[in-house]
Amino acid sequence: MLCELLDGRSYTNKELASAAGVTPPTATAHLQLLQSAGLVVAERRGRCVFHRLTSAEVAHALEQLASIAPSDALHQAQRRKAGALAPLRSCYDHFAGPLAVAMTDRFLSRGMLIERNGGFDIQPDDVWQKLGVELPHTVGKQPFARPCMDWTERRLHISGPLGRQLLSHALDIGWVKRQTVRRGLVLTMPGRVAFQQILGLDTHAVGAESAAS
Amino acid sequence: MLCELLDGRSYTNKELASAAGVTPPTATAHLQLLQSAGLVVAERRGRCVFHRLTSAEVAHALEQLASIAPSDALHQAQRRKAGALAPLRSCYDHFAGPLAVAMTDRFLSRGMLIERNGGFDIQPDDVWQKLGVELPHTVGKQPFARPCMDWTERRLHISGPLGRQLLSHALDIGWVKRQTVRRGLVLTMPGRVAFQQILGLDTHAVGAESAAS
DNA sequence: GTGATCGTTCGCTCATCATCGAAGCGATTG
DNA sequence: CAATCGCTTCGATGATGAGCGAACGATCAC
Repeated sequence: MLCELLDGRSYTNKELASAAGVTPPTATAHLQLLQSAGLVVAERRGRCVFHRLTSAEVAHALEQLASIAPSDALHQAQRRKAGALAPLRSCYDHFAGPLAVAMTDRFLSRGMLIERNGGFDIQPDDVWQKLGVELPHTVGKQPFARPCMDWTERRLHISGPLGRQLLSHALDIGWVKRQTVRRGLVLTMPGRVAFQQILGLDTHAVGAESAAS
Repeated sequence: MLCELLDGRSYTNKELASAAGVTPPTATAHLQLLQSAGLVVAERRGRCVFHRLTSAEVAHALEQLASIAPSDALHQAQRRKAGALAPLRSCYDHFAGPLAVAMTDRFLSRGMLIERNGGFDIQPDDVWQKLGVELPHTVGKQPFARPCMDWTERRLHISGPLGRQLLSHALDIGWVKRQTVRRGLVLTMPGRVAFQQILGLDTHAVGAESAAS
């Protein structure tokens, strides 16, 4: 269930039950456990109850666990999934995978972001607006952009409010679409053009309907 | 048991059994589980068997879990411990806590380390030798210095081979000593002098035999 | 060799908890 | 209002596995 929720979206009891291969009552019991442990939060909308991870910290901890988990038969299915969605995916609420790393590198080399003691300082630039990012008016206590270690790439990419804005804008405007496979994203043609024009990113290897097993 | 092992040291079956409040047979069974899960490794020396965490990755994942764990009664004891050892401690095999963060800042501001894409590039400097650090002769694939997020400070400090060398040298030369309380380190007078002279660090608030509960 | 210490194996017990079917509740649809 | 759908509660069951004491093997001290 937690792996299912790692994409940052909300799922209903029924969806999580079928994902875990159990009946709804069992899923209810388990989700109550997760909720009392503070790992997930539930939100009632109509007759449906949507569950999602509490915070990016929880997602991060899960990723850490996944990175040290042995590859026994139980996790084989999850691993296969993870392999299939390698090139471009979402990590909780922001981009992950090679494209996310490439974007981050580009921001850094252009001076739009500056690395400082494990955080990112954002610099004003009109490119941000093109990417749908609204710069913070006030300098809050929470960092606007935070680094997130990608455990397949072993490189940093952007999480925090900035990462959230980048992904949600890309989804809104249709640059990327959610794949049916969990956590997978597929780059659309407008998205390819946009990333090429705005950032000069070569997206030839990203988001193609992968045939790799 | 895992919390006990977080200081990077090896512990015997008996020690871990008493730390967990169970009998040796139970500890044996549990440690075999942890071993088959790849979390710990066992090493036989004489009639004793020493258990330690498999890697820094495991330690890191545990820290991540601790950072999202709710503070219910079960973990109260651990929390109290964590509170007591705040100023200076070890994280698996390297320094942690405010002093570690201050050291890292000093290395960065002096240009001895350069932050780059989530890693640290080390620069030649004769100060390294004074700190007991042997610079790597070949540029290996594994980064020599890696950042480690301290979940109490929420700042980066140094792990990896560099962090390991810094701590082991400081222990060897008597700059710091292991506290009886787990993971705690206490700064000795020579250590104070050394950090002041070599790095200009003010250590007035660090390592004093804390009276805080 | 003898005794002490440490760890493991064995067999057993007991509590816990995951799981399910059936029934109940609330919301939506017609 | 009636029917449907989704989620939860309830009660019962069954299996898992944590835990212990006792016995055994291995190592060290004298």
